[in-house]
Amino acid sequence: VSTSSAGGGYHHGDLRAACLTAALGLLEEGDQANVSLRAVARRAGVSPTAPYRHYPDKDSLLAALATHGNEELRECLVKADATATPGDEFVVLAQAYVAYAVAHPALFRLMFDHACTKSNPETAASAAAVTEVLAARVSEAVPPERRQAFMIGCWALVHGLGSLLLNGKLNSSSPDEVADLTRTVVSTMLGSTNHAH
Amino acid sequence: VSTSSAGGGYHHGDLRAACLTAALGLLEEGDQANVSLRAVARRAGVSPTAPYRHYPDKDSLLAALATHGNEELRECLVKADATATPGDEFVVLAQAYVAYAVAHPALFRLMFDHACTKSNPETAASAAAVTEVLAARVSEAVPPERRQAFMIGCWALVHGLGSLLLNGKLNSSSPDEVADLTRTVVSTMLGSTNHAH
DNA sequence: TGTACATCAGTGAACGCGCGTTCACTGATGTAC
DNA sequence: TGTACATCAGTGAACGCGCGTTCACTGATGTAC
Repeated sequence: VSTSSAGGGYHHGDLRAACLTAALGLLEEGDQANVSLRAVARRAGVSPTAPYRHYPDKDSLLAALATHGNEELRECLVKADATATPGDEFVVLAQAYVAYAVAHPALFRLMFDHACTKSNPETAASAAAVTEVLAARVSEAVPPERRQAFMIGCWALVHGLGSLLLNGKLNSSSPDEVADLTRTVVSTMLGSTNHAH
Repeated sequence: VSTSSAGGGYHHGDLRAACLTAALGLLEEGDQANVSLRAVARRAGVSPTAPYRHYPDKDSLLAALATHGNEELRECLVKADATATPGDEFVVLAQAYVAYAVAHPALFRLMFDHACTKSNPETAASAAAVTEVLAARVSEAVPPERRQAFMIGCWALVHGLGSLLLNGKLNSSSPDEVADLTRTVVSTMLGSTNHAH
């Protein structure tokens, strides 16, 4: 029962990873409805039923996709966090979060919307790991009694900003505009005092 | 070319409205994938193609659904706004917005996610009318140079809070818990000074 | 080093499904005279 | 008041589609001896 999906050169290469790649491509090109097991197989150059050797059903593939997205988003946040300068942390984290949402709209929706996301434990764990990056900074900056509310508020703010942007509810097209808007909005909402201490 | 959909008693009643009602029911019971023209017709007790007498295609039905939701949400906001006491406005508006999202998850997603929402002018107008309720309060409370950022921030905050809640990312089940959480989070994020003047 | 065999990744035909949409129709309503 | 007719809401058969999933299979890989 090996769970390794990397490396290899099986029969026809690493089909498990190829399915993920194919599904990500379909997701970036359209929406979630664009991702069918048959389309994934087609794009991976394989028969319609080959993916069943690696995923028990369609929801498993989607869950794997969401897990991948959560891990990628977490990495973005960690990287951004590492480059933050004092006083900058929340803006930088927010920019990373929003940038990811805008760059991968369909995947972002899948990560947060889809039912399989909640039922799959691995996916749920990867989702929890995302918020921990933010929670760590909040713990540093906010006194214990306000931590929970502040944490949820920050998350809601960036999540909402990302959602509104990727659904075209705000006028910001380029990544730079998105980053500027995020900085302005987050600064305004958090105030100059940053709610710290 | 009468656009009236109310009143009546046609051949078999007001099928236009019946389709909307049926579609809303399907939406509340499941997700957007649950709404097919055929299912709508079935639930309205009518042949599979009867809805085509009232909607040129499926997207038109969905757009009408989204328009309905936007109008309903706007009414909730206006009503909440009218009951607000001084200093309370943003919390009360936020509670109304979040409560609507949580009460109508699938419709809320449709209103903000779906592509037909943007291409249909009537739907787009009804969506714009929603934010105007919030914008009016922001204009009263915030100096001009911070209005836009504050407006977007508030919207993102409540939209994000609603999204996270309806996707089960936060632990709040009952309407009361949702209202309390919303109050706490919004108060924390806006601070005690309310950013006014 | 060479043969026999188990494993299991990938195949391809087939299933039943519900979908959106078209088309020619039917039959009730309401108007013109 | 009564008949002829236009309108048009609703019908039902039919289309072609892609889907998720099953099943018995095939054929390459890798191990045991």
